Amino acid sequence: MDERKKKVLLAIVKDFISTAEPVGSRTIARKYQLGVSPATIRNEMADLEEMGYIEQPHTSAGRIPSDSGYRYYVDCLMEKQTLGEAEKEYIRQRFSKKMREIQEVLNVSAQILSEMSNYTSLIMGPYQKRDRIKQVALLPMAIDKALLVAVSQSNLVSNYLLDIPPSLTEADLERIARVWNSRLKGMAVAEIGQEVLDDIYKELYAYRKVVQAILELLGGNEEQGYGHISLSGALNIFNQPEFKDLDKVRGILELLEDPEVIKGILADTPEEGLSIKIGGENRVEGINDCSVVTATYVVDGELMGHIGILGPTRMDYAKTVTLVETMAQQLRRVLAKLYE
Amino acid sequence: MDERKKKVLLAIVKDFISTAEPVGSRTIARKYQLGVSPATIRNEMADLEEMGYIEQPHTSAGRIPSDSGYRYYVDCLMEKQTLGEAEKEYIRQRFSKKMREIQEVLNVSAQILSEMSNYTSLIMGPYQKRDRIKQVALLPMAIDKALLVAVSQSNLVSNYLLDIPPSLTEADLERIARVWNSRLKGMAVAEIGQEVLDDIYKELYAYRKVVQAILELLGGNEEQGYGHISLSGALNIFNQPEFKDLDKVRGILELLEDPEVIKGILADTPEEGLSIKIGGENRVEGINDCSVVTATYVVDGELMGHIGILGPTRMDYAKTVTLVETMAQQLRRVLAKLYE
DNA sequence: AATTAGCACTCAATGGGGTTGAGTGCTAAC
DNA sequence: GTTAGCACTCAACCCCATTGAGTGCTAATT
Repeated sequence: MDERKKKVLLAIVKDFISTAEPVGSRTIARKYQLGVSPATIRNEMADLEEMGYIEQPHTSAGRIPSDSGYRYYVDCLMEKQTLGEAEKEYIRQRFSKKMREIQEVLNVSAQILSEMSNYTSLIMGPYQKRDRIKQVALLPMAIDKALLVAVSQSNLVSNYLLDIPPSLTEADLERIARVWNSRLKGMAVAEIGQEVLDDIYKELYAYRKVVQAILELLGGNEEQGYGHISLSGALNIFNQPEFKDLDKVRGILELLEDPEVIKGILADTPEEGLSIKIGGENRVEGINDCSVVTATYVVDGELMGHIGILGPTRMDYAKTVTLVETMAQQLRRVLAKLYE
Repeated sequence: MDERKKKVLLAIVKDFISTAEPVGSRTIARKYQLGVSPATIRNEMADLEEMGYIEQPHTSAGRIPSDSGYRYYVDCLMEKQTLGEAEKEYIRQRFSKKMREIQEVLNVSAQILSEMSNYTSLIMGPYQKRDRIKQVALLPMAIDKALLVAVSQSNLVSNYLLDIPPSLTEADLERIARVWNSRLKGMAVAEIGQEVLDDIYKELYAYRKVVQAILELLGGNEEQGYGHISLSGALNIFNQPEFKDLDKVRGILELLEDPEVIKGILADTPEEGLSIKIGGENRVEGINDCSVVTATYVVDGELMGHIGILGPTRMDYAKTVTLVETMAQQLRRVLAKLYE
């Protein structure tokens, strides 16, 4: 992979990203000054094709990058980009509105992402198990039902209907909540150790079962463990020329309706930080002609959720990566403030 | 409008609804035994066209019903239909799952509607102002913030962050909630009269402002006054041959993303009961080649929300009407049970 | 040995032209 | 009033020639 091959590949990727048309040797020679003739470029392209970085839709067409071509571009050729002042200002302005709950913050973030990228944005979180619980309350609802209200540090309020023994009085409920709050205030469910739990069980021996039920509800079962999902700009796929086919669009939109799929797309990798999945690298079936750029966001050093942008493999990776990184940072900042 | 014209119009509407192809005189003579020749039918069709009930996409094509054609069909020609036993069973089965909150009921209902109709279903409600409030609680959150938790008769739990004077203690909050509950339990916000309010103000004179704030939050401002929206089967428009155009599909899907639009579609008419809007009869711009069948659902004699089905003007009105009516009834039944 | 000009070749896309077939309106006969 | 007959219309389809962008190969040039 000599220097000139890199330049040719870079030219092909860049050109295809911006035009969506297969790019030919003449175009490269003309638009990107490599100082060589189209014939030479053709030779290079033949090599690149053999190496698997580019491919031809049909014999008499130009070349388009393959998944590995994009991968090489992303790993070795892409120049980092920074947001322009206007764009930064736009984000700042969108975040300037006072937001009380994390949910609102995430929804706005998803909107910003999709608007600025022109692709589809996905945000998942916060992970309940890791979200610190500020306060818990138990309200009597019926003779054998209570309402469990939990306020997390992110000001996310969750409600659960709780089955209780009919013998429990309002005072009992209050007592349970009081003890819970005094022992566990500010702890995430994931952090609750057996020790402190035993302590509570001792104090609330008669209500063991109720405490257990609360713990279970707050911990969330695995199915809903990924928290809420914000999705924005799903209809942006209509902008992409590669999705001018009704069935393709439909396929993607149907996938995006399923939270499990979103979860799969965003949490494909367990690692923290930025991740780029190109085309077939995605494990989720049906988005193999899409790329996904994801990142994680963190509060208090705890992984709180994932954000991501889904677009065609022909996406503007440089810009998208910058956007996702910036937004992950912004989220860290805004959420930290929200958490006081 | 003699008997035979009606028969011809009926044949055209029925045929077009099921085939989506313009229907010609020969087809009618063959498929629908009117005992006359195509030529005669052509004459009748010429009349019907003059009367505005049918139109020709182009000279050498058959006829398709116009909006007024559908209107006449719906008003005068359509035979009422009842659901088959299998379909009833399906609904029963879907509703048999235990559901705790109205939200869940409405979501399931929307799914049933869209699945059985193959169109898009919309459900709006419950109207908070009309939903009776079972219980209210105030939890201290910060020095100048409290969490207002309201449980409605439909078991819908709403949370609001409330600004309070820093001087208020936890005991104060409890007292406010206690007084509120004792006076207003089981009342909808819309029902609260000045008299009982004055009563409360007297008792809680020091906390007037807080009580007022609570009232405002619960009443909801006009913007959010329509409650929650459940939407299902939006992607069903991809099934319709008249929407094989990307831009059309996109247009509709974009509209459906806007809750204000949904509100406009569903609450176009103030009347209760069934309503059918055909094509251009819709006041909402952009759905003028769609028809909407809506109905209202009622709990305790109070209008609680709207349900509706959105499909192409070429929709199966007989079936859709039956579905919407049935679902409105079922909702009444299921919700009444939920409300105990 | 690398580069390039030249050339034959491929193939999607475009557009014209003929054919088909479903459907109509009109007229004259029944 | 109904119908058969007929000329006419027009979208849809297929066929085919043309175009043009692009390639690979080869031989000449540097």
